Amino acid sequence: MSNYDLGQTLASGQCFRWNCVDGVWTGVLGRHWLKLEHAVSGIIVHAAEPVADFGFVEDFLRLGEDLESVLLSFPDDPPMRAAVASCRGLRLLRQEPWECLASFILSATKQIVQIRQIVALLCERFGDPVTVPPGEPSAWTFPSADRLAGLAESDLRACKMGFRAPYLLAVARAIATGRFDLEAIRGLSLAEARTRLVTLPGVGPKIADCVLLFAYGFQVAFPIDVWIIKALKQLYFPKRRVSQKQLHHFAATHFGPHAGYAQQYLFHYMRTSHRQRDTKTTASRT
DNA sequence: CTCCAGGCGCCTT
DNA sequence: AAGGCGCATGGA
Repeated sequence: MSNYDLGQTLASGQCFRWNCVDGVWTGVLGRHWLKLEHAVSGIIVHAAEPVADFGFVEDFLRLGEDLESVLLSFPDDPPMRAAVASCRGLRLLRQEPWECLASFILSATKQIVQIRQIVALLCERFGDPVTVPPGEPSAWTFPSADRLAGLAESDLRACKMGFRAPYLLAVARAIATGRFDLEAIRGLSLAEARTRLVTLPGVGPKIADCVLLFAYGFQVAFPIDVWIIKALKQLYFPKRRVSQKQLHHFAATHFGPHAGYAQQYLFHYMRTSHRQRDTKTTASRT
C-alpha cells in the first residue's frame, strides 16, 4: 500500500503512544500489544497474543479509507499542494475516544515529546500490563476512566501533568459516574458534539475538535492551535495583518468536506519543514 | 538565567 | 464580547 505511511501517520501528533525502532512501530491497542511494519504487499501486523479478528486494527488505521479522494477534495492551492507533497501517505487514525480525550487534555501547553512522557507515565502507573513478546519493553493499557476516577489528584500530579491533573480527574469522574456519556457523542451533529464536549473542564474548542476529528471521525472538525495559526498566516496571508476572527472564518470555509484532514497535512507539514529549517541553521552555525 | 510549549478558565474592560 | 494572565513542568 504505497499511499499509506505509518511513520508520517503515527508520528504526526495525533496519537502519543506508538514507538518506532528501525522502521518497525510498536504500541498498544485496547489490550493488545501490536507491531506494525511496511512490506511490499502492504502493512504487516503482529500481535503478542493470538487475535481472532484484526478488524480493530483496520478500524484504527482506517485502512478502508480512500486517501486519493480525500486529497482530491483539498483546495487546489500552492500551500496544500506543498503540504500534500511533503506528507505523502499521512493518514488520520480512528482512536478510542477516552484515550484521545484524556491525552489531549494533557496536551495543553506541552510539546509533543512531553505529552508522550506524561501519557507513558500515566499508563505505566495506572494501566494494566499487557503481554509483550520476549525481549520487548513492558507495555500497558491506557487506564480506564473508572481507574483514574478512583485516584487522588496527587496521584495524577505525580505523573508530571501539573495543572492539568484536576481537569483529567474531573473528566474521568464525570465519565465514570455516567454523568457524561462519550458514546452519546457519536449520534450528534458536529456543532452539538462540540457544545457537549466543551462543557467538560479543561476541554475548550481546540481539544474538543481534536477528539471530534481523531476519535469520532468528524471530517470537518478543524483543530486550531498555535501551529495552524502560524501555518495559515505564513502560507495564506504572508505579510498581512489578519485577525483571529478572519483566520477562524477562513479555516471554517476554505478547506472543504475533509477540512480536518487538510488541517493534519498543514500541521505536519509546518512542523516537519520547521524542524528541517532549524536543523539546517544549527548545522550551518557549527 | 529567561522563554515558551498542539490551551483553558477566570478575571478584567 | 473580547483581551490579558496565571497555571506546572521541563527543555532549549
